[in-house]
Amino acid sequence: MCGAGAAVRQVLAEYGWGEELVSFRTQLLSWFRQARRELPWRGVGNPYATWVSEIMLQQTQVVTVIGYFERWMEAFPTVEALAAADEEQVLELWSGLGYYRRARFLHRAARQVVEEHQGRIPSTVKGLRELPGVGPYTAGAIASIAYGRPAAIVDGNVIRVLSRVFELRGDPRSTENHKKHWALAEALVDPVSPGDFNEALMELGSQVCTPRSPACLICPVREFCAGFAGGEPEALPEVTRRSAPKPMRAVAVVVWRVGPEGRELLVGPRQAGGLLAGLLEFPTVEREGKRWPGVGEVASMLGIEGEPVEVGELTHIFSHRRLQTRILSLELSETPEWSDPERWRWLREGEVEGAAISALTRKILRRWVEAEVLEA
DNA sequence: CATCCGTGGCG
DNA sequence: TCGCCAAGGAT
Repeated sequence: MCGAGAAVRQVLAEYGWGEELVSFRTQLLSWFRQARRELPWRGVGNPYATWVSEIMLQQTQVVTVIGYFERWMEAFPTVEALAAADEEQVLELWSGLGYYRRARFLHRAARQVVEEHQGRIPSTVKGLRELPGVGPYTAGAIASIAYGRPAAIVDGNVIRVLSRVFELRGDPRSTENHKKHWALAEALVDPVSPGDFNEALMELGSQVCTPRSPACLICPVREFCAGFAGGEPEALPEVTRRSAPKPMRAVAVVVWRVGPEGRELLVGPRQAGGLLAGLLEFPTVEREGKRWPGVGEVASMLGIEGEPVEVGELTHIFSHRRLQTRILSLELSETPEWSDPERWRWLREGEVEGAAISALTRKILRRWVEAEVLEA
């Protein structure tokens, strides 16, 4: 036998597994082949499509991704098309999906693939890892799903399934458990159908072995599950609580004017590097903590004067910030001398929804539209 | 290694 | 209302 086979048996032997491996693979695969959902990126035989879907699926649920994926593939059907696009167009397609750095990295990586690999997406984990935005999970996913390579994956679903099957205790993100999960995933992955096996593991985690109330009664691998045998599978994995989002306050001013084709709104790009970097937003002053910025700060930032009208207030939760925003409306009758003219530009009201904006800016826009409709 | 980075849904 | 979570990666 080969050395890899021996290493696999040794990893699993530590958990008392011998002949279980073959049955586990068979039962999981046979369950998946009848339970798998039809998804737009499944079975298309297109590594670029697999890659795009995997980036979109990072920390994002399948149902959310479907629409974004279809619009994306319509706009950028090939890696060459993506490489030729400009960044604002890319962000428009990503608008609302979150974690916008993913879109920039994907765009940058597409250009890298075209320039350095003649448009061919790498097929090995090592090659894939060279691409920005492709980490250990995504490299394994693309290599196995798109190219049939026997690469392992560990994502949130796999961590949950393996924590239960092997009754792994302690914080799954600790270095020790992280290594255990990867070693197990590598030992388990089916060498004949690695892509299906990996998708099956994730599908099981999302559809059966769910966080709160796992459906153990219909689980195809229940007989192998130490967590089920122990009686409290829902107590695994032992995740530590995340810290509460820190408070932030902001004042946003929807500055508008009436142009030849109707109302126009002032927008500009956010600062590079931080939260919602590079996305378009209404003129905003924000700060950490619970103290409100003064309205005067926004006016002085823009270099304009006027009497803004209070439109409303809303709360937006980011992954680690809880932002409360006061929304003001300010109509300009004539274009002033901007303090920073390069930064701002006018968009027709109907163009803003389709621009490269965040969900927060979309909320502000809708609140402002409601208020202006009521006033008119 | 801890923190940063979005969003929407669910109990 | 709130915490949790979802096909993570970069720094």
